[in-house]
Amino acid sequence: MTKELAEASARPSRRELKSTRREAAVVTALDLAEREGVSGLTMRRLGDEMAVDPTTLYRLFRDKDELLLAVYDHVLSQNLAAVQPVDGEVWSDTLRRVADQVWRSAARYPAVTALTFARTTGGPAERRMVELILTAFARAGLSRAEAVLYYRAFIDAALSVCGQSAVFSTLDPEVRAKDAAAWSRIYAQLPGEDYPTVREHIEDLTAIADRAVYDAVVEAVLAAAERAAATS
Amino acid sequence: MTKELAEASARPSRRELKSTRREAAVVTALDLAEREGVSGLTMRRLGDEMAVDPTTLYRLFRDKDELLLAVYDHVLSQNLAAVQPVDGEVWSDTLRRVADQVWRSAARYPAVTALTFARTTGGPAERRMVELILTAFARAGLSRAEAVLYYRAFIDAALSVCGQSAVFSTLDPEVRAKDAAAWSRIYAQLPGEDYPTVREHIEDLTAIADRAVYDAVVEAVLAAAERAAATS
DNA sequence: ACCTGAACACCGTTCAAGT
DNA sequence: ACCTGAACACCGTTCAAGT
Repeated sequence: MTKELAEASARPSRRELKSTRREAAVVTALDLAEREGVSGLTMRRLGDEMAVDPTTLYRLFRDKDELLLAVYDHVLSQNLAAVQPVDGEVWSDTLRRVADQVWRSAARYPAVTALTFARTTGGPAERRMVELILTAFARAGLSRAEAVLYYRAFIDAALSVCGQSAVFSTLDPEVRAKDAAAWSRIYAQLPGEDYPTVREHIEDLTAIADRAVYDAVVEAVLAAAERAAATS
Repeated sequence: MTKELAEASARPSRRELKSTRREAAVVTALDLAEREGVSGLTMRRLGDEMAVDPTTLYRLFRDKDELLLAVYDHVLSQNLAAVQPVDGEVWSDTLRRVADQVWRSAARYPAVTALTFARTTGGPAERRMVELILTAFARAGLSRAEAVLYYRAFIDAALSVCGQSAVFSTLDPEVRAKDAAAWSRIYAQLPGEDYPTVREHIEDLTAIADRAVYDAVVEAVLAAAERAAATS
């Protein structure tokens, strides 16, 4: 790869070379994490995967956390590309597309989502995304303080709920199965005298889809913003 | 401790002894995790703390995950005790007290919250809590499917947002400081031409409190449930 | 100038050996 | 019947030594 680059353009600078190798490490790390799970993403295995000594990676990234944030920013840039604003679109529809993309991204990259959903990168993709979402709320006709409040309610709720799903889906298979089985194994067997309401709702409790719950949360926040805009 | 117990009641059975020692391990583990952070809770250090060989803990718990769930259920039982229903209380006020308790618990036990917020224990405290919350939504006058939908929206949003805060607050201090500084260091410096909306809202963005965001999400879900009840 | 490999200080977990 | 300690197969990270 170094060779092709050198032929394509003028001799790449040291900085360009380093950033190319960083990008390669980021792509490999993302693939490794999603293929092998959260515990499969280790510096040693990433080194193996790239046919390089693990300690060489410390020349590219200060530590594993910096690598992780770089992977997260890579994912965010994909998300940003997928939600480019549409001319004349209603503000809330823009946000619905954002929420949908956050969900898709978490479903596609559960391991990296689980590792990073509570983080702030401050990177270029994240900055553009903040501007895009905040602009949508500003278009709704909210005051500055309200726009910020609902922006945060929206993005915190979306990232958190998707993060929770991602954390759950990256548990060890047996552990995940045990947790998931609690609803059919434990809750479905609870005596009606002690747990009358669970008993009455057990069919819906076991049938409901995570995506429907996520949509309900997102719509609740959008509706709250809409009402705030109407009364201000 | 074994001695006192033996004196207090008739000789405790093997099972009682084991459950007493489990409870002691759970309390020590909770204390250790919150004192030393997520990475401080290891079987070796818990063994040290209890003056017992680490491998002895494997007689009390199948593995570290089972210990963790036991600690989580211990926390849940405290939460349950703190939100006992009040006679004649409006359904939404019960849920506000639950949401407040979830927040307090996450603030008090961030490490354990970060480790368990996406889990289902199926334990006694969790079952009572499910019944309590679901009953509140049923009292709102929702259909069965709606009650379940908003029950899930409420508890998923509450646990997720508190979990996100907990994960963030258990990061290494330097890493946390770096993430937190992004708002003042990066976002406050963005040029107004490229990021006009961030620029316009930067004061509110840096000033807003996490608790206000959490309350906005909770109130949005409660209002959505209220409207659904009114139209059904 | 860059990479390697040994080493350090840890993990969770198993199991033969002790009392 | 219970506990211990050695051991296994790992981690992230540092740093002297090589090329």
